[in-house]
Amino acid sequence: MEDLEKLRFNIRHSAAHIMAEAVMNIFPGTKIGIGPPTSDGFYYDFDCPKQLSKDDFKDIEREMKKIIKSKRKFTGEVVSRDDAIKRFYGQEYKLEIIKGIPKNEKLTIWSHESWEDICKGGHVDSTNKIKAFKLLDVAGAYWKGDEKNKMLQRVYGTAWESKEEQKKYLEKLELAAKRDHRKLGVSLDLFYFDEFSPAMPFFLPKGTFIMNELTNYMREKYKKYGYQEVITPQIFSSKLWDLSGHSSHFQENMFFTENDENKMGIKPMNCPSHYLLFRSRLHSYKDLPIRYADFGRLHRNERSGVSHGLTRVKSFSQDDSHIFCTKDQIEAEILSFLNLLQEVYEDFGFEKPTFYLSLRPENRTGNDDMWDHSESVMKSILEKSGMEFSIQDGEGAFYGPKIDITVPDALEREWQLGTVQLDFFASEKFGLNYINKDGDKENVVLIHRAIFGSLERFFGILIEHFGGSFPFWLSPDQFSLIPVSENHFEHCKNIENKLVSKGLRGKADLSNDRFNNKIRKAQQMKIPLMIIIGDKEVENNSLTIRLRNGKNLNDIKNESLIQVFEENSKINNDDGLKAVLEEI
RNA sequence: GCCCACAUAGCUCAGUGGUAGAGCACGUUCUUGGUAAGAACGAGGUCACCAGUUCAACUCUGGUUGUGGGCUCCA
Repeated sequence: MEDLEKLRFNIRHSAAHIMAEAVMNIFPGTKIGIGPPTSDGFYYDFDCPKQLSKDDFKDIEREMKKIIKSKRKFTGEVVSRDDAIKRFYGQEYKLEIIKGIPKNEKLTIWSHESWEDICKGGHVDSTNKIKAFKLLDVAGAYWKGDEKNKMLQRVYGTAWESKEEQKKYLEKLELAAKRDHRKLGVSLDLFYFDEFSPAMPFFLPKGTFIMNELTNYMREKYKKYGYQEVITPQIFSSKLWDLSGHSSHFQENMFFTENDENKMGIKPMNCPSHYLLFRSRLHSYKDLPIRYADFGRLHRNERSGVSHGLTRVKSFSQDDSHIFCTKDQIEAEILSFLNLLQEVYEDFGFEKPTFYLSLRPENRTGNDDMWDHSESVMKSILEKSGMEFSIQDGEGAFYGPKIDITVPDALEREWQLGTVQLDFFASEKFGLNYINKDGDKENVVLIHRAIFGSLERFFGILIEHFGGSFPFWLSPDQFSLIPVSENHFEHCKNIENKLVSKGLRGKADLSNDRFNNKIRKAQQMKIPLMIIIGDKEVENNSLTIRLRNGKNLNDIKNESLIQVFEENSKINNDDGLKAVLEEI
């Protein structure tokens, strides 16, 4: 397995070199940036006199094929700095890379006879080991990833050890695209976007149902874990944002409005309003920890070009909560939170979230002692919880270290959902304190935390995770009653009334479509239960149920079905549902 | 914000310098049917918006807005 991974790495790395040669051959004067392998392919950055487009891919691919077929050997050599500078004369980006390599490190150049690159190595021995490749996309990318630098043209491609593997990969991409929540959002009538309110989702009744169900689900968890829900305003005087630091740090991401002479800011986060709530009353150490939860709507004026379906929007809500506690309570609070978080992710079937511990950034508040302490607290908590995590240096919030949890979407783009952040800054700034045992005022420790992150984003990821086939309890329509002929309309209507009166969601399909088409429509809407009613069912007072996976359950009694639903309001998947129904 | 691409009916998409088409969906009628599309007819579009070129622009040019793929930033 490791060998295969290495082979693929080498193939893709080599393909990047070959693509760079091809581009330079076709478009003389091209300057090259960097060209690494990625998890499924490779890219190379070019400063090319021609504006590249997908129309150029054919030519580039043809040139690459020529190079691959000529079976050129990859070889590496250690070179002196002067030699390297000479050999990359005119290639300003390469020269910058050479300059950036520490003096005590060896410089290596890898060549495949007709072309060479400054490169650490990791190649196939001959170009013809690349059995399949395809260029996929071209996009802009800043040199060295810095937006102050020139924008280069990045060409993306994929490469494989066999044609079959590449075909499988391309098919996987197609399947993933079908699960894209933006497509399913339209076809399942969940939400839509309108030019009149860019990047702010409108939820249709079905989408609204699911959003509310998610909120209710979280409210139940909150009861169990001792959170108290609060409601706070939408718009605040700019003075609050000056105090919180948002005016200086977050202003370009905020919406503002005027009221008479007063400048008002629409909240992009709940934190400051929770601080105000907390300090509006006197607190004893006996009251702590206090956990305020808030599903309030937030607005962030994102830079254009960053919005993305439901996963990056300008108007959203969070399962946001702020925990006010003492220093001694930090560990227990965070452990309890991580416990809750895993419970939630398990309920939704997210088996492989990734945990990141983000440590002190360059721009930060507080002294090093405080950071040393809080970082080691976070680390030991993670270690205690037994979770695997990776460390991201410099990615922490300016007020404290944090743990971020990400989950991938259908196209394997990682999205951050949950987060837990320690904050030693807010309590000082806002005077958030409590009366300790000695009767003295002491600052609280503040913990910011969320599990879904944004409900909108979570919903989007969830749509893709389930491919639109929501678990029974989350399905906006749980059943569709399908009469075999018009003779069964009446009977269907009766059963619909019974099921609906028991709190189930769905209706009888009394349209004048044919039976087959009714099944097709229910199937397309991914309704969990298609209940078929014909002569047989009317006669036996029973139901035939078709599940959306195509499986059939015969001769189910009406009354027992209703009873089963009542006893199993949360059935998480089709298999569980089937098992339950089969017991009838 | 930056680079590139795209914008035609509710949805998915054809299309041409001489003011528009298909399939699905929708409506009406016919059809009385057993597990993913029965049939006929009908309704529908300032071809995103604003300018320019032209006798004539949905089509060419420029701008604006929005969307998509990335970069940067972030829940």
